[in-house]
Amino acid sequence: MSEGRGETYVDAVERLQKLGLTEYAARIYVALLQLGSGTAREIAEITSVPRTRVYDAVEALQERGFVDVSYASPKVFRPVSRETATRQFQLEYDDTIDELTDTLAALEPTDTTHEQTGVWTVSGREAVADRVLEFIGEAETEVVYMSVEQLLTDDIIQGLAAAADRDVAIQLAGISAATRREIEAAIPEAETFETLWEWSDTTAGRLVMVDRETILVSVLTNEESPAETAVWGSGEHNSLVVVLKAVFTWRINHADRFENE
Amino acid sequence: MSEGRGETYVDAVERLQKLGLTEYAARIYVALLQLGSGTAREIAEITSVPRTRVYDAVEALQERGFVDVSYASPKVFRPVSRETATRQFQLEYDDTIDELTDTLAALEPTDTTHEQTGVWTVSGREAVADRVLEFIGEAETEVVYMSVEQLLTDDIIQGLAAAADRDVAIQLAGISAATRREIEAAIPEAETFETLWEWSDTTAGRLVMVDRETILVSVLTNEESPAETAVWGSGEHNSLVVVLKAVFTWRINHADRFENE
DNA sequence: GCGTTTTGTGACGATCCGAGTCAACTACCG
DNA sequence: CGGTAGTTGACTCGGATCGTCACAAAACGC
Repeated sequence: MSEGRGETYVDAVERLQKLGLTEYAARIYVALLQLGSGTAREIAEITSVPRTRVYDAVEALQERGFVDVSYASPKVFRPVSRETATRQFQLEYDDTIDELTDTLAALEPTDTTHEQTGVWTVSGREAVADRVLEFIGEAETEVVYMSVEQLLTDDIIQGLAAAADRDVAIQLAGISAATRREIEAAIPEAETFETLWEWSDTTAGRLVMVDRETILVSVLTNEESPAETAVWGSGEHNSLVVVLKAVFTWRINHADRFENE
Repeated sequence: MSEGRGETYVDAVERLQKLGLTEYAARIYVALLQLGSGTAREIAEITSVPRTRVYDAVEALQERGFVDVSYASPKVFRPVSRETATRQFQLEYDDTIDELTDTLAALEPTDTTHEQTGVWTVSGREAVADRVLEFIGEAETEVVYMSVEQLLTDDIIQGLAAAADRDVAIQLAGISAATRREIEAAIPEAETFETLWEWSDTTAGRLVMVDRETILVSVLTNEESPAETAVWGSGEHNSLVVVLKAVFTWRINHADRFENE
């Protein structure tokens, strides 16, 4: 007999652990769902949790409201319904996140302007996208965006569209003729370029300039798992901005642009 | 100088820890929110995290997308906005809870009928209320509910009202004349009794009987923090049900009932 | 320049918690 | 009375986090 308890069993256990249950507790709860109810010995056999530890684990589950206990001899354990369990977690985390929002908001606010001197590094596709959206959201006059298509996600397009509605000039580069059509539908005001320049496909990421005073450049690092790493800077005299703006601006002025029909 | 960093600081740190950050990481992120940005030394002074450990902790934060780093000397760290951080958590937990719902649903379903032999124990006000609602939700012909008023919460009333709509007979006891009015408004079909008997106020909890085959009794244990503990049983021949049904039924038949006007 | 301070990195022991094992105590049954 | 099963508590182990230190590299003051 292999250890195999089926994909779903393992998945369920892992997810329950992510939500804060211990491994034993998670294994036992899932096993109980399948059993309907069971004694310590039955549980131990199925979950291969040491029988003598079933009691502690189940006690923890009971305290969190996931298991009922029948004080017979032997004790019998019964799980609450799946719906109850998930609702439990839902409530729990909604609460803590709400609390967190409140307490963080109550902290002394710092001025949000990033007239920073340094060059900042962000890693992780999500984190980079966040930063890009943040910048686009604060744009007042102009956004220049160039990236491989794979990074031109829906939320970016949405952000750009919102900016366009605020009368921010949008300049998009690196777009293939195919997707250009779609973009023009979503953001008719946008001006699209084929590409500002050819960058090596292997590490191509994005290049974003906002109001000519905030610039972000990213590459797709290829060490095993593909991740995105970006640097960004902000401010009239920020060194990264000064250097890249020069190149960037020159390119824009000399780029082949599509003519909107 | 006291260690005091203000209530909110401590609260925020605790909540971030609940959501999976280490203590160091949490302290540092909050401190950075207040600072706007800061070096390892500044952070160490404020948070009293050992300076040499700020680097590891911040690296972890960076990997999860909560902090940007400026690779100058000294390094400078910058937190993402509160909104970004909370959204991060929100997404994360919404995902895992969705996944959990799916995998739990995919598990072999067990018959939900609890024609059980044992007497089950539930502890915790929330858990008890859940069980009560579950039973009421499954009621087909009759629900008898008696409790101290403090335990007759809105969701219970709602559940009873829903049952009444399904043509389940509702019998409510232990209701003061005052709240009886409200109940009659919410559940006009309900029959209300003053009380089935006087129980000692100190430990009074609830008493629920559904379809004369599932019974739950609870007491409010008073060891320091007030908690609710209940036992329940189900099934025609369940011992708890057999015993209590006799008493219960007799009382109902002889109780002083209010006359609906 | 040159010595001092600051900054960054790595390593180390202490502590805590959960995982896993074991011995002992209790209750039931023949 | 002995055997079996149920239950509890104590113990070791391993990993993660906390807290401290030593040391090299870089920055700074004079």
